[in-house]
Amino acid sequence: MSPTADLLAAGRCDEAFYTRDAVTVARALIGCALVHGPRAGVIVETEAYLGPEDLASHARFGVTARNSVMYGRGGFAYVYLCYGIHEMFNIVTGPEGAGQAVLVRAVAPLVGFGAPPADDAVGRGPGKVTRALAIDRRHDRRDLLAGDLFVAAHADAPRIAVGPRVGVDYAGRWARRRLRFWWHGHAAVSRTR
DNA sequence: GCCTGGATTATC
DNA sequence: ATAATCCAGGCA
Repeated sequence: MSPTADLLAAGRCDEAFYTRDAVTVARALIGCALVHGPRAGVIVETEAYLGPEDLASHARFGVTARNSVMYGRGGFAYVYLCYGIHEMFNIVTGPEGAGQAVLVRAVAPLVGFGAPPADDAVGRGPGKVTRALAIDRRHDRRDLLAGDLFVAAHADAPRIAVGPRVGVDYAGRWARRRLRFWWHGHAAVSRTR
């Protein structure tokens, strides 16, 4: 039997979870539940964005109107529109001023999906995460420590695979850093390497 | 103000 | 391989 959203709420991650560095949080998130209201998915893929020096990160511009939440304390959502089409869900990490975040790139259906998970052979990636969980820019800057959008402990730490982040080839040497993490062998991961 | 180019995805 | 679609950030 699958857990209910109420049950998951009991395991809500706290401030100490999010105020660690982005790599630690990105790894720790794999296997956790991402809950939004009646729906939840198991996080199976993440990417760490390290701060202003990370040329693949929105934080590279310094504090701007869009990204300022990244420079706050960990535990808040950063949601933005990419390519004019897709909403990207990120979780701010680290202490105030760090400018770090973790992008959630893939979840596997857990609760609140009426039909059995539609054939997910196609349609992968971070844009699908927000679609599946009905997350959009209205959730930008939402506090994950309170309210109906949060992360909760769920599965024991699975075997984690590591590789370069996706779609950041413009970032030079930062594009080659192995800052993408995924549940090894999980079918819902957007790509295997 | 104008211009460039995306932390993407579905389809050709 | 490429269209879709829009807005942030840089520069004038």
